[in-house]
Amino acid sequence: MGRAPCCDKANVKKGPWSPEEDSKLKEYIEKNGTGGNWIALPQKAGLKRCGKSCRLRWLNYLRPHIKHGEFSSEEDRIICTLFATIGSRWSIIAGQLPGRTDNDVKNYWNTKLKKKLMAVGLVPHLNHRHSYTRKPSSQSLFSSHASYQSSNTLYQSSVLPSSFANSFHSLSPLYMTGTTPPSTLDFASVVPNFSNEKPSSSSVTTDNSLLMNPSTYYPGKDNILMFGSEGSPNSSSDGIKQEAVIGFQNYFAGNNHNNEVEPSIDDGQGFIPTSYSVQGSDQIIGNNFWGEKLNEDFGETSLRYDLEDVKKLIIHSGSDLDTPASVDASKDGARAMYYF
DNA sequence: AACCATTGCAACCGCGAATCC
DNA sequence: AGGATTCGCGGTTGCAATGGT
Repeated sequence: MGRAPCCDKANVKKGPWSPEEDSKLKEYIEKNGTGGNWIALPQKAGLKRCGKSCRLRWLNYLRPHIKHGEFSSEEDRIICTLFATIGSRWSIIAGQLPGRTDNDVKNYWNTKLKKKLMAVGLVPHLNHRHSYTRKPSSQSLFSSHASYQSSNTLYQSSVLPSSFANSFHSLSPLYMTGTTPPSTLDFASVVPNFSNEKPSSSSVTTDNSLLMNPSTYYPGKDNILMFGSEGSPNSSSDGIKQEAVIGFQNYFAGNNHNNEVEPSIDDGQGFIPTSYSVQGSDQIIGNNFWGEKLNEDFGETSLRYDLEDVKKLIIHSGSDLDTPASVDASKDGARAMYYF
């Protein structure tokens, strides 16, 4: 037996909403609320519409404080970052953008943002405007270690490939206490095939494409999800909510002239200079350097979330790890890190 | 001016999850 | 407990507007 229809299809209007219908719906909801039952609402409001249609119209268009129009570069960055991290969870992404709806974000991504990123080689080109691959529902947000190889393979061809491969790779959680920042040895302990060796001077090259390939140095270490990163107001003992930082690591290569580094990043059509000052952790070898830093020029960023939100997100996504729930948020200075 | 292709976005559909009874 | 109902989400479609030839 098939599923029962949500409404009498023969007696409901479809297609664009008229201003009269809009005002009827708006007026009814403002006066009575939704009553927690969208299916019954259209009849009560005197509308010949399906309940689902009413809900959509209200949520995407009529409800107060809906923001339409151009997306800001900050919004772009948030969308890119979250899409890279969690994939096409539009409602979660829209939740980070006040006034934006999931439909809006989804449309914006599909019609504009994706093209922008394709133009700079951050997402693969797709033939049809409406084609994009849905992440299999069986795939957890934190997928298994087996995804690793594909992560690295994809990394060969662009700057943020595994991120935009629409998967969120996790290795094993590493818990650390204390205040020492994670060292490369920490990475080595959780990342298979990790290499923390500096490039030897004989391998120093002016070929940026080699330096740009992070898998040369840190295979598999693309992104980090860090709970309670150092320097963030994460101590729960002072009443401030513990935060999580989701960030992308990117690797730069460039020329070093008296520590005035001119880094560049491959946009697929050549190297574009970016503004970046050499950091203490960067390695300067001859006239070249390699380092790691969020590249805000290219949509990479860190986002701060309430720890509980991230936990919910992880758990909701069917994580195959049981550890996120056991993150010790009450422990002063406790940290948990995921590499993916 | 006419035709066709592309774009942008509102709206629809189907499914899994959540909730109700 | 479990079937029915409803909600919410993500993917897709339809269509008007716009651009190009």
